[in-house]
Amino acid sequence: MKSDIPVMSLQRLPVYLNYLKSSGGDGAISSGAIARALGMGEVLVRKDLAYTSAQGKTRVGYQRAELIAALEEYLGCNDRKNAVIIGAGELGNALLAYGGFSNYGIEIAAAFDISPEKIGSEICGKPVYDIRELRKGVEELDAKLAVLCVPSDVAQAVADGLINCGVKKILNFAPVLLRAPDGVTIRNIDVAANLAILMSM
Amino acid sequence: MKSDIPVMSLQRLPVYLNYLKSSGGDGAISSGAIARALGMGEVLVRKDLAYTSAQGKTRVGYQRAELIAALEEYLGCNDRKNAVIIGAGELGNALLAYGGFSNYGIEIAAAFDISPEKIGSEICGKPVYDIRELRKGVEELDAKLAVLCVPSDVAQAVADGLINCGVKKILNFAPVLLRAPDGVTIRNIDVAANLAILMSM
DNA sequence: TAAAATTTGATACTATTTTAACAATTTACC
DNA sequence: GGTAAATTGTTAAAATAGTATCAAATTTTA
Repeated sequence: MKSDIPVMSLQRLPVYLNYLKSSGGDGAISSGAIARALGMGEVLVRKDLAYTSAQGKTRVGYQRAELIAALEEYLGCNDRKNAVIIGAGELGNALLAYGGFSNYGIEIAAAFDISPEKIGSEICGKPVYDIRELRKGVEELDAKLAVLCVPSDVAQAVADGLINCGVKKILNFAPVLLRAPDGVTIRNIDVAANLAILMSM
Repeated sequence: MKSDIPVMSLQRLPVYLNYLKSSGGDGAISSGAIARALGMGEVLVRKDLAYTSAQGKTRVGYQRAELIAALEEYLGCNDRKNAVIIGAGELGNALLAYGGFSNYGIEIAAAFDISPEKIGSEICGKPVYDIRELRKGVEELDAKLAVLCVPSDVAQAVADGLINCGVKKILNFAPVLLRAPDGVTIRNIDVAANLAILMSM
């Protein structure tokens, strides 16, 4: 989408946003102050922020409210979009229970599962649908995002199904590398690998 | 620990390991084959693998079994170490239920929580202890890793407690930037931010 | 009013990461 | 046995990411 920004910079934007929202205060804040608080270089902060519509004022800094608005606009927090959770296991449940997605304009609209006991139920107020009705659900909800919380051995098949239904962006928690055609973006979170990496650092 | 390897390379090692373990087959595999399967450059694969003790043979490639062993050794999969989950909420439960940590030699030994209903119970066979007895638990278990699954507003305080108990490596799921002294490594996973980033890609 | 201090944004520079090129070596094949 | 093909590991180049420098601008202070 915003293909001109380096991924590294894009990944830092939510960090700035979190910091600004949590640190509170009003008025202006300088790139130097942000950099110090986050333990990074101030030029890097300015460069990252320059990708958004944020504009700093010489000798003053950035207006906090404007900066937050610029970051939220860049990250699409104002455009409401639906996401679906695939796999209503423990992890799926945790994500259905988590309220933090709305900060980014993301609404977890429903979950899909294959288990008869779960299909038709509600988890945290979100309906659980039959995965065999994925197409119908995705189309009705106009889901742009899917979060894959299924076991590794079916992850590729389920991903294929999602892609077949027109989903272009998939966040995958299964520790397998998913193949996808051009135009489909897959992002992986491997929690166990993250722990192992942390241990090796 | 292995401070000579670029973080980017370190992060790819589990990807290679996953691929090798899941793709099966025996005999040898070349860096080119790995690169093609994973959609990356073959020289990068060789360089990454060179950080481990793996050695390829000219005109043959790497012995799969040896390569897996080298990756596992580098990632410390053979050294058993205990990890603790802090916060037995939905996410904590999901991690307690997940069996994939053992692939990296990591044993989720216990959870800690503040809720009286949870304290003393077992989740997936793992005990839930009182967070006020964190020190005792961490010392008895010799926990080297902690996974922080607590709400954002208490994350820093809980992290401070962990650090105070001697924990040096923390995987943090709360969307806040934790401050920690030198010698303590913190790694963050912000699921909502990941979805937002994915949406902006 | 003028000077000093501070902060942005741009440019230049440095470091890191990735890719390309290639010599060395080993296997397969004739 | 000799030649061709394939693959590693190394060295060089390119691309990317991050840092330092600095002019311009604006606010504060004298």
